[in-house]
Amino acid sequence: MPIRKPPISSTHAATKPTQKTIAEMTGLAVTTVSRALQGDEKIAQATRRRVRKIAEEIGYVPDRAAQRLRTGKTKVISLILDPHNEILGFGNSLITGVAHTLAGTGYHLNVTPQFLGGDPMEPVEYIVRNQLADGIIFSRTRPFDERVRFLRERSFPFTSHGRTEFGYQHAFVDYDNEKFAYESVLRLMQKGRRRICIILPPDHFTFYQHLNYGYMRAIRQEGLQSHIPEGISLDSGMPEVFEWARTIAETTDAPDGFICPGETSFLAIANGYRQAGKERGVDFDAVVKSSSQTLSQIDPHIDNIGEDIRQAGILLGTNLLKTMQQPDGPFEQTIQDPDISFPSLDSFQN
Amino acid sequence: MPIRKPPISSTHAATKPTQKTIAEMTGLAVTTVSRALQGDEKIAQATRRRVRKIAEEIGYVPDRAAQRLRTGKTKVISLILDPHNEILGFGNSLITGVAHTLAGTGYHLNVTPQFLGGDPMEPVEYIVRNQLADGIIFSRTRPFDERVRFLRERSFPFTSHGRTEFGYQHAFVDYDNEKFAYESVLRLMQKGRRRICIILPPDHFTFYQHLNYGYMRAIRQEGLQSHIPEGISLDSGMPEVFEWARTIAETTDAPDGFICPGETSFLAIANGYRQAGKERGVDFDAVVKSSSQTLSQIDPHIDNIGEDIRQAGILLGTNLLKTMQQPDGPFEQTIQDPDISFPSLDSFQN
DNA sequence: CATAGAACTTATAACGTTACAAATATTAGA
DNA sequence: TCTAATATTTGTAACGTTATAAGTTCTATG
Repeated sequence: MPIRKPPISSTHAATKPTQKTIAEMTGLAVTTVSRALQGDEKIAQATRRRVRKIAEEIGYVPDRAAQRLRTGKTKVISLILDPHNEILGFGNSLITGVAHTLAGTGYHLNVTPQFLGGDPMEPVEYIVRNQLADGIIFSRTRPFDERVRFLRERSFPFTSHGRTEFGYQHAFVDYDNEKFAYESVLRLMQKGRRRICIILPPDHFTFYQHLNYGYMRAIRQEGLQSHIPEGISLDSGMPEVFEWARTIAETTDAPDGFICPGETSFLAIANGYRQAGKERGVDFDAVVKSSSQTLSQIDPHIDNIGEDIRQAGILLGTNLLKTMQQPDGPFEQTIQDPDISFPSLDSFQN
Repeated sequence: MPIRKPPISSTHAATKPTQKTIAEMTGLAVTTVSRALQGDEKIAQATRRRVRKIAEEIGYVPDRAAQRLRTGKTKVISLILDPHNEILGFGNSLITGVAHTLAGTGYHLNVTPQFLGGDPMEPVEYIVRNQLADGIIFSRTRPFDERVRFLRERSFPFTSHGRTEFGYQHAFVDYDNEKFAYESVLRLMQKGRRRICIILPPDHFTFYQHLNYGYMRAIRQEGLQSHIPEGISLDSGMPEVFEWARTIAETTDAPDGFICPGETSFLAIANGYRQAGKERGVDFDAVVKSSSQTLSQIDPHIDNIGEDIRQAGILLGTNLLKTMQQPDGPFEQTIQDPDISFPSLDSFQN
């Protein structure tokens, strides 16, 4: 009677293969297998190939928990995402960019939510405390950002989206908001607008400063009057902005040009003005900062100045990896130029 | 000369405290400490308290890598988020809901990005392969969803947002899209609309079926003619929808009512019609499905039917936890009712 | 006072990996 | 052929935790 072998191609595979499995199959020691998989030059080329081949065949996947326990490295990069970032694919573009950089490096990307209205320190402390990652990327940076201080004190690698005004250095990627605001004013002037209003972020963010500087520089240079709404910011809810716009639209010196560094503000304002009987392209124009061309494509009156968020993600990833590789090296700092000729949609694909 | 003690409040804390540290401080064995921390009844109440107190004091945090290596449990729930979900805080609401459920359970939430145009199986396989989580939540479910099959075959706990049409059961949370579509038609009719058009998702999603059924049921019942645009779906890019709307607006039998189960479609259509000189509230009306009241608040002509995404997150989390606790128990299945009186914004806070 | 049982604590081993030091095999040179 | 150097492989221990089984101490009872 023939001996019946247990089924091989079972999806209920007996046990997950480990380095030990490979060691037994090859007759090598576990240590050798480990080093072969790491590509250690001290292991014979032939052995390395053999081990890798078998590992591939049996579907070996290193146990991350064990690796982490032994090395202390999580091989994870945490991207902290703020809900304010979520409109029209900001989050996804950023993720895509970072993931693109991380692909093939052995690092996993882990997105950590930052809750609406939550303390920005919370996710950072949580990650550091529980050793959830080897490096952190966060956005919405403040001039004296607590997270920067906290991470620097612990020599925890990070890269921020946005600068700080600390005396010391750290890796960051930022968009040239100063230039964006400056250029926006000029563009609106070219369209004959003179009462140009800018929607600014809450003033505790660094990019508030930059937008403000750029705006004011252009306003003064051109001899205009500044219009900065009080009580309204980029983070205001759309209904709030809508109400404000509707009200102001009916005043005699209502703004006829808007600089919107965010898409939602524009939508709210456009609706508010419209409610008051004012049409875009006729009674007012706007420049919108966006990571996609979407809005400008569905409305010819929208003037879009691009911020390449995917590229920002790539840069954030790159800068962070460099920082982690050479903890004592220089900090990578990159400033993105506002782009008028926006990259084609294809480049947004994964 | 007084002896100078080393600074205590140093952030460069010597070494991370472990159970061993606590064991040494209390004179107990590591095993006892471990079990005390787990709240094992076999450990004297007094001991448990003492251990917990010291753990607290020295800021002990269990090493997740070690726990995971030993127990095989990651204590992580993975939420796979699709970029199509991203408009106006869908993702954040879902995350908030799941996080709310998970708080205090010892489970961490890990958001995994699903790349635009990427294979839906990829993140699932990745998570299972690398043992990145103990349970998975995903959305955009299909009638015969590969992910469902894959996870079921491996008895990997999951809950889907959306139903399948498999013969076997699994945990899910779904929105009653059939009812939404049906009700939407009736509402538009009440406003005197007769040429009612619905924007459907790509037909490989389950909720395509439900929306279609609900829509057709109402259309037939009321003796209307159906308008389902070809080549246009909920996932079409806004510019594409815009162009379509602009074109169709100029035809003689242009739709005068739109059912938009997504906000972007509405924005694109409204702009397209407007470009053709047609005004909402006058020449057409629309019902939008949204997880926030935002759009309806900035435009009185928008009729909003709510989908409580945060609640969906809570339910998804709850159902998943139940599934994990009793692998052989019944599968939790929940269907959310379309809500007209939408929860106040406060409930969206973290 | 002995003893069974309860109450509580502990030693040992293991999860899968890798750093380190040590051992063995191979090769080149004398 | 022997030796020294080089190339390659291996054994041991450890990362921090927990399951198991085995201990110890205490208490109540006859």
